Amino acid sequence: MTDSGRGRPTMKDVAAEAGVALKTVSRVVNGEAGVAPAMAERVEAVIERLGYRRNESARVLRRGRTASIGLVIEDVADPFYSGLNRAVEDVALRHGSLVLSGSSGEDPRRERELVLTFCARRVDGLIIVPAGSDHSYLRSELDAGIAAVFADRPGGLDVDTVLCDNSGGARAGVAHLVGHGHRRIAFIGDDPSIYTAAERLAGYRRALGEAGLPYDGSLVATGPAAQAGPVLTRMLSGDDPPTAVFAGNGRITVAVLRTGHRPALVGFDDFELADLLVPGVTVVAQDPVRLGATAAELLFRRLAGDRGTPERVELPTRLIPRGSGELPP
Amino acid sequence: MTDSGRGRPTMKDVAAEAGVALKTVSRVVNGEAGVAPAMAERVEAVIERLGYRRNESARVLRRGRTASIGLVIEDVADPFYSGLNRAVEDVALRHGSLVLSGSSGEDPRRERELVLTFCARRVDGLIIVPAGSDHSYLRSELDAGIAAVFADRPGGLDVDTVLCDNSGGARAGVAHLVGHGHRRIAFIGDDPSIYTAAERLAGYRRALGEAGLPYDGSLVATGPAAQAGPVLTRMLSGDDPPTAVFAGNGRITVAVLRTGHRPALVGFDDFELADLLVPGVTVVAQDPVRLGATAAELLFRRLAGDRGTPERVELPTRLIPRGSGELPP
DNA sequence: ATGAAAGCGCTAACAC
DNA sequence: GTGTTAGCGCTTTCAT
Repeated sequence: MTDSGRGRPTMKDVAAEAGVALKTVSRVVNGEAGVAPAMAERVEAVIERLGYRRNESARVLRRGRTASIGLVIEDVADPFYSGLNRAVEDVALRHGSLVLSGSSGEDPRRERELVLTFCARRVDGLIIVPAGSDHSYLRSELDAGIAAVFADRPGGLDVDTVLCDNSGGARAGVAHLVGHGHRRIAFIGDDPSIYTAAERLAGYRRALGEAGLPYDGSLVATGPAAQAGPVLTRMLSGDDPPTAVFAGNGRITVAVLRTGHRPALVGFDDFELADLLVPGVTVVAQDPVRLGATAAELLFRRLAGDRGTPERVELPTRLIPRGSGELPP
Repeated sequence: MTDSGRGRPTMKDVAAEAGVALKTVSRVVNGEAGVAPAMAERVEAVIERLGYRRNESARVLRRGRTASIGLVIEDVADPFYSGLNRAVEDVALRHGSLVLSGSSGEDPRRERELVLTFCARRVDGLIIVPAGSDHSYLRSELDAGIAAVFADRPGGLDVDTVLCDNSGGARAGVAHLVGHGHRRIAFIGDDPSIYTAAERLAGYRRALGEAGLPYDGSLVATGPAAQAGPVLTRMLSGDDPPTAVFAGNGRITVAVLRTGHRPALVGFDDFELADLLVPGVTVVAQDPVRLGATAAELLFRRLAGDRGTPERVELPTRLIPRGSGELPP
């Protein structure tokens, strides 16, 4: 070995071993033109023999671009977000970029920490599913030239944003229940401090209004999915109970199913096996893959130099009738 | 602004603006001892005002350690692997490390490419779910001081490895069916070129042997999950059809369920809602979170300097009876 | 076609 | 306590 001491061989080591200048090795490694084939071959042989691998940190330090992007989602283990993650990864791969991903756990402080960590690693851009609404901490990063895209929810900054049609989807879901004769429809959803939850609740109210049905606060419950079961049980044991339930997200839909009660049900978010339950679970489906892919494409367009005004894309949702939403009152 | 030209402010900029030496800024940024409180405060104010953020690439270049690890799994969107991913992330967070993750898609070439990309970024260590069995390309990386752990399957190198008890789990699952009176038990699994699939098939054969049942090749089918449904239908329409099925992985279990046939069924891998189907689906459960956490802990032990001989950990599986495995012949 | 020198932003080692 | 210097491994610029 010709390693200068410990650790990995460097371009310098390769150059010395091959008896050429460091710059020639650099040219070979980067596939730059202007190297005689014989020379290139000799250098490549040494690279192979020494197990040389370019030090990306040094390269980044010099060039300024890292060919990596940061992705902040709520939880990499959640099927919705892991689908989004995969889509982002695929688009990044096509653009020769790597993805750093992290879970914010719906905690704005953790989100901020992750984003700043990514920025310290000089990612070229960020895709963020905002946990909070205050993104002033991002200002200076944007000024420094980092591109950012918000996905799934709007953030507190005017940058490219990709959303799903939450209120429209909820409205369609509730209207579906109305169409099947229901007049007492419960809404069980996330805390409305979360954007998507608030939008879905708004869609619920709108559908009621359009059907000429009164809004009854005793039929509306918001909070963590863990409480959805007990809440439903309580509602059903009251007088004038609901005959149908609109569940504000996938976890709540499952929680409702676990209670064993079988009111008519439409859930926001599709999930695997929804079609295999009896009856099948009618859902309003989002498309996490398209969400991720769209956000990534938008980001790479910025990285390619697009300086147009920030875009706001809204993706449609799709009602999938499977049985549970078609039960009579 | 005192930025030296374009882009982000550097320590030099902060030092100039604060009227101190660069090293003092470095001390403040890194929380090193030996800085007068008043001085630290002044520097921090400038940092805040300029939006200074340490350049991690430069730091890495100088220090040699990146405080990041690479994770190569089959698919970040698969629930099994995304659970593993999350567990790795959590352990890494506790160790102040970041996770680079990528999907190999079961392609050895892509695995190699990902690993080498991670190495070029000088990750401190790697957790790999091997797609192939030839890991000679990793040799030089290990020699260079990068630590590696194989998870879920053994790789072609003697490094720390965390596996699940695949054959024992399959054996227990098949024995369960035998215990409920079945004598004609089909095995539908992945291609045996995949380690876990081969192990599970071995467990199946062992259980048959222990029950004194003959091995019947016409009851065994291996291949992609997409073919599991048609294969089962064919088996069931033959003469002397199986009365029970052991499904070799989660996707195949679901494929079997989708056929509408309802033989007695035990599946390898737990999945959400398995308990809500009718009958509930009896499974042999692995623990992806524990798998990921164990692999990560092993890796960080190495990074902390452990030079002991490579460990091989086998995690237990758990049979969860829910109804489908208890159906009579 | 090849090479020499400068310097990216930071930390380590050593003054003062 | 604070500052100076050297250099991590690479790309850039400019020479030859």
